[in-house]
Amino acid sequence: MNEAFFARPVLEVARDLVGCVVAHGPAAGVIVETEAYHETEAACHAHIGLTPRTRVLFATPGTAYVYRSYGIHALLNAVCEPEGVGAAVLIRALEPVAGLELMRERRGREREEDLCSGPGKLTQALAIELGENETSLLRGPIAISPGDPPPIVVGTRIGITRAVELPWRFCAAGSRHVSRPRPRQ
DNA sequence: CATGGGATTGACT
DNA sequence: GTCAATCCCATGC
Repeated sequence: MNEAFFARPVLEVARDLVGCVVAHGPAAGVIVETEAYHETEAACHAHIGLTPRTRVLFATPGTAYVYRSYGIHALLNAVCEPEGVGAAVLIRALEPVAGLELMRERRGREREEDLCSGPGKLTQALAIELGENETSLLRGPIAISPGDPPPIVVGTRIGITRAVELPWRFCAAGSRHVSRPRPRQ
């Protein structure tokens, strides 16, 4: 994946990332769920402007934004749009394709659909931590590569309190690895 | 410097 | 369906 891919409008990138592959070391999965965030709407962290925390959201497209949620979970985002625009795609769920035994150890779960079916789950399964914040998704250690685009179902974003009505969630239709609640088909 | 809230998950009723 | 765990950082005094 190159920088031009991520430099486009965040809604396009969010849709196109479904079907792509995320790899970290020996563990990898196909993206089955994403959400778009943009500085112009209040649910985006960049909405408050440039702070030490949000600085990365305005950085070079293709940069990783990894932050801690609810004091416990690390969430993985891909910074989008041209440098200077605060926008990112939240990677919310994967279909595991490599390193499944490692994922089972890290997650303490056996079932395949429990390994990466949520934004906090997939970072645990891939061992992605806050130290990977601001690293490049073009060069690794976290890498995103192209895949086959599946049929997409669009819905509203999950777990937010502001701008809840925007249909900015993109899921692979019928996938068992999408997080709950599943969107209507 | 103190406080409060959050792009979640899993255990429990 | 309800609820606690737990930490980064923005905000306000």
